[in-house]
Amino acid sequence: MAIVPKRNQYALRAIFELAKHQGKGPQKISEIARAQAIPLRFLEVILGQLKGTGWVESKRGFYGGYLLKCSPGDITVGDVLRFMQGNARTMDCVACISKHDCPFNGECAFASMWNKVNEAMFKIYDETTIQDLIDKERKKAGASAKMV
Amino acid sequence: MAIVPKRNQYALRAIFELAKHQGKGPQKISEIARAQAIPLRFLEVILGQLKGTGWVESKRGFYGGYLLKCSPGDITVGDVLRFMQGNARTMDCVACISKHDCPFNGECAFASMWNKVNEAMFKIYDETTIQDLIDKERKKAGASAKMV
DNA sequence: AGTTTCTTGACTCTCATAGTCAAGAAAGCG
DNA sequence: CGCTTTCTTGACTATGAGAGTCAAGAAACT
Repeated sequence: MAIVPKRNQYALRAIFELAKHQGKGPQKISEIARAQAIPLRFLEVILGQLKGTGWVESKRGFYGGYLLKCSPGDITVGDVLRFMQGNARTMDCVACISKHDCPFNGECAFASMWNKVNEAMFKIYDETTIQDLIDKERKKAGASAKMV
Repeated sequence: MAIVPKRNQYALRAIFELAKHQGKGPQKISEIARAQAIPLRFLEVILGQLKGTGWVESKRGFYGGYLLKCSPGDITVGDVLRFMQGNARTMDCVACISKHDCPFNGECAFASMWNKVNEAMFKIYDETTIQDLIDKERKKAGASAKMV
């Protein structure tokens, strides 16, 4: 249960990767795909969607690729997931379990619990910026560097 | 995202319904299905699985049906969801996003966030007993009764 | 002109979830 | 006992979303 679709995970990873590369010019799709273990063709689709957010910019040609336009501290995981969600064909996640999924139209005994769960999840998502994730990775890398 | 499968929702509703009926003898599958808007044939399957938990008992024959064997205060939503999860063929929810789903084997920057989310969800699930849900419904029913 | 890259959108594949069905066994009733 | 009602079992089908693929074309740079 509570599965985050791969597409959404990939979107997060792609932005994460772009964030780490920020300041070094455009990064090719193929590079991102390799670094984050994302199927290339699938990533093309996802990055195309992400352009709609304005967080991301593309450049064609030899030195082309993708760029992150804004600061990693300004994008939260929640932002990305919400966008990807709105982008999916099924809008059945208004309240984790949607009202139109509930035969009692949200009036059932479970509704408030599902809402609480959804809120708890997004509290975490909204508290976590892409920058936080980078910091976390740096710390881990530092820890294992000690052992070398 | 973060969708709880119908099967799991149905299992919760079925137990909830049995809990409300406790003390009034066995309750027929067809009754439960009607009361909770669950497809009859599908509910048969789910109740069959739930028998494996010991929370639920069945009686055949004319006055047959299903019974809740234990107190609604002793079963949490978390218990039910965990059972239904283990029952599914795909065990890809060890940490919301499973390690074997993560190309970095759980060592990626996202791992701790997924874990936090999973914990936050189950904190709520584990805090909520079936009895709590009944109480919640009673309160709601009381509130609307005032208007009549 | 010629690479190299992104762009677009349609296309296929796969599989979990959802839901169905039918024949049979237990339990009680008359 | 014979009849009805109910659960029981397990195999079966359907559907849709998610995952992934592909190819022809357009921009950008050398």
